[in-house]
Amino acid sequence: MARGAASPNRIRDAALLLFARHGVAGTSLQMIADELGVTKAAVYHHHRAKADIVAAVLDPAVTSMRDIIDAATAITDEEDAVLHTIAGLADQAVVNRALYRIMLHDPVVSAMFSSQEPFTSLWVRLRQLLSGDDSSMKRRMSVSIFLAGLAGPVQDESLAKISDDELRQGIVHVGTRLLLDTASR
Amino acid sequence: MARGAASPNRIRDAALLLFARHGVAGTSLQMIADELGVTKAAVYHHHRAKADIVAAVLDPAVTSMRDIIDAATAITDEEDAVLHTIAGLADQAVVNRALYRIMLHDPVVSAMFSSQEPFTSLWVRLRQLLSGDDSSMKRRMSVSIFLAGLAGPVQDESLAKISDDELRQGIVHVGTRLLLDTASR
DNA sequence: GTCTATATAAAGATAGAC
DNA sequence: GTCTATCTTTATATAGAC
Repeated sequence: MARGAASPNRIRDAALLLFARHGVAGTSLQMIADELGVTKAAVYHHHRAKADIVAAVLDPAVTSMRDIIDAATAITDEEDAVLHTIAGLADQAVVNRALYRIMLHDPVVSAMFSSQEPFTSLWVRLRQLLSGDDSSMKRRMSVSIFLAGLAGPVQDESLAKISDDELRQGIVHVGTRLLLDTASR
Repeated sequence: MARGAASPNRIRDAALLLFARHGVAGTSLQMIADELGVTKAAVYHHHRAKADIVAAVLDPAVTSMRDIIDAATAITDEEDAVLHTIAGLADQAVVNRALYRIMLHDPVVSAMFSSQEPFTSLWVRLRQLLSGDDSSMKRRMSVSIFLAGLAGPVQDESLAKISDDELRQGIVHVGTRLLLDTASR
């Protein structure tokens, strides 16, 4: 790796890769610096703390999720809104596989999502959207399993080489069966 | 916490609790010792390394999963085998919520499951069982989403107080819809 | 913008007394 | 079976030279 490589963008990319592979808590600043071929101090020049790097890595996911939720909220037909949400999540999971992996699968990130704004609000809105008008326990469990399940295909080694189209279609297929098929409600 | 509390069982229980809350990498031996009211050295008397504690915590999950898989493998009717597997996973997830949470949601444990025996074999057999005779990409994705999705209800704060029965029934409901309903295959 | 060097704290792990 | 004390390594983070 060439020297002079610690731009904010490259730090974010390297951190994303390592977070996905070793988890946030299992990734040190030294590992990030080594991945870029620079020293820890060079990394600190761009981010004043590790939490800053985590936030920078997560930022695109938050933005895209807010976009999905905002667009779906504007849809009046409830089933259309659910379908749009599922499709949006599928699109984003395809584009940002590693990011979705850490977002859905890392204890540090999970703790942030369940305790810190703006993550908490996003998650609440997302669950509400996917629940539609059905607040039954069974429905809430389906939503919970679907959302957690998104981590599966972007994590399984056995599915690592799945194509973008297959990944997207698989997610939409499962989401539709779980949250839209009228026979199930 | 009383002194003299570092029996292997109590260490395992304390570690399980902390692993579920902070992740394996985010839990130090000091935290485990503090939880029990003893020193790190007392913990080391029972487990020669942190990896030993992780293995001890995971052991019941491995045992129960092997039992589920062995029993299901002995069932000749394929749909019955899938149903038995789903029901077995649901039963175990209910009884061992925290354990299933770390098993399905921790990067350290995930790395073990995808690289170390006997975890690797168990996981392969489980996926095969749930796939039945269908090796299509869509089926493999459904299996993957269902298995990862098990982490949802045992992790969501919003579902923390769900009853055992509701949890079990919800998992079986989703598993059945995803992996058994003939209309979907 | 990156470096060397360092401060400080905490990690995993061990030795040996009680 | 638990303790105090210690070792070694690594972590996050900072200071200051180039």
